Formats: sequence, C-alpha cells, structure tokens
Amino acid sequence: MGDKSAQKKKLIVERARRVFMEKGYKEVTMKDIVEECDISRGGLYLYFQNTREVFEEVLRCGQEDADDGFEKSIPEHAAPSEILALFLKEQKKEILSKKPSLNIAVYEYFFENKMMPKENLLKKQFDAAVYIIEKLIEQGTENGEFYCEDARGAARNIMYVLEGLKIASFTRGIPESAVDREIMYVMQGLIAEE
Amino acid sequence: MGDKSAQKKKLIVERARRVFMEKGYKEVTMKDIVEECDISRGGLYLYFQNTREVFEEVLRCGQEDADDGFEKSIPEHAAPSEILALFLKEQKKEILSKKPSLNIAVYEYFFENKMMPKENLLKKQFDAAVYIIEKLIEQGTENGEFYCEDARGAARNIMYVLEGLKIASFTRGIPESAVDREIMYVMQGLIAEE
Amino acid sequence: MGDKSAQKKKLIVERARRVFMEKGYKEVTMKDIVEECDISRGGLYLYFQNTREVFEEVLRCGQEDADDGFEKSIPEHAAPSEILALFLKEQKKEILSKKPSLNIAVYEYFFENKMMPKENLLKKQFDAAVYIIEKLIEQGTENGEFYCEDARGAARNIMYVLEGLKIASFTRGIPESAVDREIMYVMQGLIAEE
Amino acid sequence: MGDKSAQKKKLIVERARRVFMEKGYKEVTMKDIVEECDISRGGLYLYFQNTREVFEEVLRCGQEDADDGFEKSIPEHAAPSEILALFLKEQKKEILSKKPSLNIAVYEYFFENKMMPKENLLKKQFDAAVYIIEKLIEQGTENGEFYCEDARGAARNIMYVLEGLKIASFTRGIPESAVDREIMYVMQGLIAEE
DNA sequence: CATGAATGAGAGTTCATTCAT
DNA sequence: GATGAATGAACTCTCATTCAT
Repeated sequence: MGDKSAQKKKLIVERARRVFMEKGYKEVTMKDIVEECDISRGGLYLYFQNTREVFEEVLRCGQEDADDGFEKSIPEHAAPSEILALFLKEQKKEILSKKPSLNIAVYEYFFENKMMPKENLLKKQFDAAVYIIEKLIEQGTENGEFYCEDARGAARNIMYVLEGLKIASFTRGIPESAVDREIMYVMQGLIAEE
Repeated sequence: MGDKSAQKKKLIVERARRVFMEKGYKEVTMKDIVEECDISRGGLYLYFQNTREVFEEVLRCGQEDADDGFEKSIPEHAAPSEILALFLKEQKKEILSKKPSLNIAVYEYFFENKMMPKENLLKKQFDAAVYIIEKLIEQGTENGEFYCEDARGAARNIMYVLEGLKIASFTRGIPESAVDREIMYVMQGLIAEE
Repeated sequence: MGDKSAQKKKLIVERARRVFMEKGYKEVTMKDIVEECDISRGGLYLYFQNTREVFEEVLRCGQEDADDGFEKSIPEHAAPSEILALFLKEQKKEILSKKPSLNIAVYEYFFENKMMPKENLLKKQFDAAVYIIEKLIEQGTENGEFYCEDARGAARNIMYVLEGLKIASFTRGIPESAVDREIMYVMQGLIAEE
Repeated sequence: MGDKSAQKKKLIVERARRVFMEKGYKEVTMKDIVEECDISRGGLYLYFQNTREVFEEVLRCGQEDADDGFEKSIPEHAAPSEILALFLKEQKKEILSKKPSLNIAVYEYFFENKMMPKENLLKKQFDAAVYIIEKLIEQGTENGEFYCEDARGAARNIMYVLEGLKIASFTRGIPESAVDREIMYVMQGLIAEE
C-alpha cells in the first residue's frame, strides 16, 4: 500500500509539474491537475488538499534532478576557472531557455509564501551556489588563475547578477549577448585586476 | 465628457492601484476593483474590459510619482559619488520596504506578458537607470572619485545586482546587512582599484 | 430598487417555504430552492448565503398568515368557553392535517439552533398562546362557565399537551379519536370540578 | 461466522450510536460511522447499506439499557405515589439533561419515517409508559393516595405533557423550574380534588 | 470476509459579463 | 452614461458506492 500509494503520488507530482511549468503557480486549479493526471476528481483529493500542497511536493521531489546535467559535464581534472565557466554556461542556458520551466511558478509561489527563513528552497539553492562559487574562486586564486581578495563577496555578487538576469529574462526577455556580456564582466573582475 | 470621463478613469486607476499593491496582479478580480472604487459593476466595464487593462493603465499612470522622493533629495552641487550613493540608498529602501508596493504585481504581470520588446516598462526603467548610473560613473571617473574603465558595464552590473536583491527580498526576505554588503561590494569595485 | 429587490426576496421566500414544507429543513439544498424559484444559481446568493438564512426569512415572514383562519372564525359575542373550544379545534386540525406544513422543518431547525432564549419563535408562539388561554379561562371562571383556581397552570398544561400531541402526530401518527380524547380530558378539568 | 459477524455488527452499532447522539440522524454520513468505528469503508457496507439501516439497528439494540436506572432505583415496598414521583423525577432528569442523547436523532428519524403504525418504537414506549402510570394511579386511588376517576386519561395526559416538555427542552431550552411546575400541576390534579 | 483506493455525481460558491432600466 | 440584478460557467470539495486485491 505504502508502495502503490507512493507510486501514485509520484505520478501525480510528475504530471502536476508539467502543469505548473506550463501555467505558473497561481493559475493552476485542482481541475487542471486532475485532467493532466487522468485521475478522478476525488482521487486527487486523496493525496493533496489543494494546489499548494501539490506544488510543495513538486518542489520537494524536484530537487534531485536539479543540477544533474551540470555535474555530469565536469571533466575529471578541470581547473577551477573551467568549472566556474561551465557553471556559468549552465546558468546561461537556463536563463535563456525558451522551454517552459518551473522557474516562474517558483517565483509566484514564493511571492505568496515569503515567510520561511530557513526552509526556503530558493535561499538554500542560492546559498549552496554561493558556497560552491566561493570555493572555486579560492582555489583559482591559489593556483594563480584568479586574483580576488574577497572570494565570498565575489561569489555573492555573481549570484545576484545571475538572479537579476533570470528575472530580466522572465519579465522582458534578454538577448544572449546581454547574458554573455554580464558573465564576461564578472569574470573580468576575477581575472585581470592589475 | 472627456473631462468627467477622464476624471472617473483616474479615480478608478488610483483605487485599483491599491488593490494591486495589496493582492498582486493575478489574484485581483474585477469585483475587487469594483468594491474598492465604490463604482457599479457595469460602470467599471465602461472603462476597462478586464483586470489586465486596468493594470496596464495603472502602470502607465504610475510612472509620474516614481522617483519623486529621490530627485528632490539631491543636493544642488552634489558630487557624482554622492548622487550614486543616494540612488543606492533609495533602492535599498525600496528593497527592504515592508509596505505593500506594486512591485510584486508588476513581476506577476510581466511573467504573464513577457513579450513586449520595446514598450516593456521594466526594460525602460532598467535602461534608464543604467544610463544615469553610467553617466555618474563617467563623471566620477573624470573628477577622480572613481576609477573605472567600463562605466556602462559597471552600471549594468549594479542594476542586475539590485534586481537580484529585489527578488531575493520578495521571495525570501533578506536582512539589511545583506543589502549593505552588496552595495558596498559594487562601490568598492568603483573606488579602490589600485 | 428596494422595491423590486424586496419583491424578489419575497418571491424566493414564498417558493422556498414550499420546499421546506415538502422536505423539512436539513434536507433542503440551495439547489432545491434555486430550482423551485426558477432563478439562477448565482441569483439566489444575491439574497441569501445559505439555507439557514432562507429559512430564517421564511420564519420571519410567515408569522403574519399564521392564525388568520382562527381569528376570522370567532363569532362576534362568543363566550370564552366557545372561543377556547374553537381554538382547540383549530389546533386539532393542524395536528391531524396531512398536508405538508412547515412544522417539521421548524422542529428540525430548532433542534440545530436551540440557543436563542428570547427571540426563539417557538417560545414566543407558545407563550402567546398560553397567555390567550389563560385570559379565556379567567373570563370563563368569572362568568361561571369554568371552575379553575390556577388559570395559568391550566393554560400551560393545555399547551404542553397540544405540543405533545403535535409531536406524537408527526412522529407516529395518531387517530382523530386520540386528539379528541385529550382535548376532552383537559376541558373536563376546567368545567366539572364540583 | 454468525458469531464473529454478530460481534462486529454489535461493535458498529455501539460506536454508531455515539455518532447519532452527537450529530442527530440526518447529518450523519456513512463516512462518519466508518471513522468512528475504525473499520474499512467497504467493511461497513457488508453489514449496512445506509445510515438508515444502521440507525434502525441502533434503535433495535438500544432498548435494553433504556430504563435501567429507573427500575433499579425503586425501593422494595414503595407506595404508588412514591413510584410515580420517582418516575417523573427520572423523566425530568432526561428532559433537562445537557448530555448528548439519542432523543433528537430519534425525532429526526421518525419525522422522516412516520409511517409505521404498530412497530413504531416511540408509540410502543409511550403506550408502555401510559400503562404503567395508569396502574400506579389505580393502585394509588385504591389505597387513598390519589383521587382519580379516569386513571387512563390522567396517565395519558401526563405522558403528553412530558412529551411536550421534552420538545420544549430540545427546541428552546426550559428552566428546571418550568419542568417542576408542570410536574407539580399534574400531581396536584391527582391528589387534592376537594 | 475485509480493505481502502478510486470513481463520479452533486452540493456549495464565486465571478466575469451582460442588459434592462 | 451609469447602475446593479441576473446569469451561467467554472472551481472546490465531499461522499456514497464499487471493486480489485
């Protein structure tokens, strides 16, 4: 039972994710999910009481497959600067992607549910990324690739720029060149400096 | 009639703005607006067909009072660095403000209506701000306050960071210290450098 | 407006009364009322939020036509004993009536909403009836038709018996003879005694 | 199987009784019963098709523990008037009891299912009580405690008053004094008389 | 027998939108 | 123009009832 039930729940979450990617968070109704899932009206309510619960499960289950693509693409003995470049490239791809993604739904959800200091998914992801970038910059500084006196500050600056670019992309659309330019700018700040 | 009609329209927009500030964009119904405006249901439809039209009018009419506070607060013969500092302070205030603002509604609206290359309000405001900052940096560089080889790049960097901070604030909440730190960081990049 | 609106409300209440007479109180749904009224789903909600509100309005509006039949049937210069007899006859008719009446709905409603010390319709009607009977008995005693030392006690006893008969009729059904017997019994108590 | 099955049925009825005491008759759903019984949804349907069947079983099984308290409390060689007084005291307790009882559910049930001339539980209980009171009055009359020419009539009158009091209590609430007064009144009618 | 997931009918409720006045 | 009553579509949610296991 726990098994089949869990199976079903997973299926619902999977299908629901598509709906949220397509329509954002607020727009989605239980009916939308029901229809996407080929499930009965009442059936959905066995597992979730409202779209909020469904979406939170989508978030919870979604973290696994998050950066799969990225991590796999890192060569064995890559230099810190190379890894950082790869990371930024990955981010660029996401920023520019025309494919529907959960991003907008996530923002809509957190606009409505701001109040979550520590369990906030966005914050966790942001902090984790800052940490990784910081370490890369430190390593790069040690082996002479980078010159940077405030690795953490630089890492944070990069992440805020990326967040700004994301929003710019979702709310206006920006050309690839603009993303490249910004990435270039922050990379410059790490390398040259003298 | 053009007069009374325009008067009425203005009243609606004014009241509707409050509603959008309170509830965001998607949540708002025609009923909400009708109730806030003490107008008849049919009356509203004489001016606007749906919440989208109302919101667009809100955006159009709202630009006036935008940076009033800021511009007034600039001293007569302030140095470029001082003006920039004031601007950033203003931004900080907005980022940290707990008062309901149109910001979230604006994001929600543009998530749904991304496709507007040139008339996009967000883009216009962003570009305008970039231009101002760029000029300030150039002036500052000339009079020796700043050292900066790529004023436009730096200006854009600052604006993306601010946008990132805004989103961070709306979706997670950030402490004042975090905002200060980021502002400090970008200012450092302009001043020191040697 | 107040006029047409009141008109409509009255119509709804009228039709709704039928529904409550037919189905009791708890069984009735907003849909039932909507259908009986040839009104739209949303239309009903303009006037009432739920069946409880409708029923309370039915109660409020219904008191007028209550004892019409009775009062009209009283001859000009009837003796107290005759009036009392008429009253009891009226009660008997109601107790035995096979026609759907609001009675059961009223009981169901007050089972659920017992808590109303002073505005309780049932109590008011009961007390009013007790008062009338008491006065009749007093008058009858004065002119020698009755012999009774505790007019109020007797009046109350009569009303409780009638209430008991009503319930008996609604929950089991009782023959006319049983009602006659009880009425006879209480009347005996007033007359003979010598 | 008859054994285990009967056991289970009994358990269901026991728990269901609580539900009916709590919520009346009409309000109760199969779901309510299932939940109170810690039984499976399908399981309940093996024994009962709907709440009506359950409630009828509750009624059938419930008669046992009915007047337990009363019968036990009768002293060995009590005088008829004493026994009657005890009986009325017992009735008073039930009328005024704030504890949830099956009473309201019973009324609701019989409002809906009036048509049962001979197997009607309420009628049976009523008639049985009348018979007992009649006998007590007769005995009391014989030994000089009472004076009463129509024992059956008096007995019936008492029972209808009690029924009226019960309904009054369930639909409006009545103070203890009111119950006392009515009981006193009917007792007076038996004793004094001259 | 017993379970409980699943179904689908139906009640409740809210609004965008229309239209007679 | 302006009003607000009226409509009906769309959504949410709950249960009686069934059925594969």
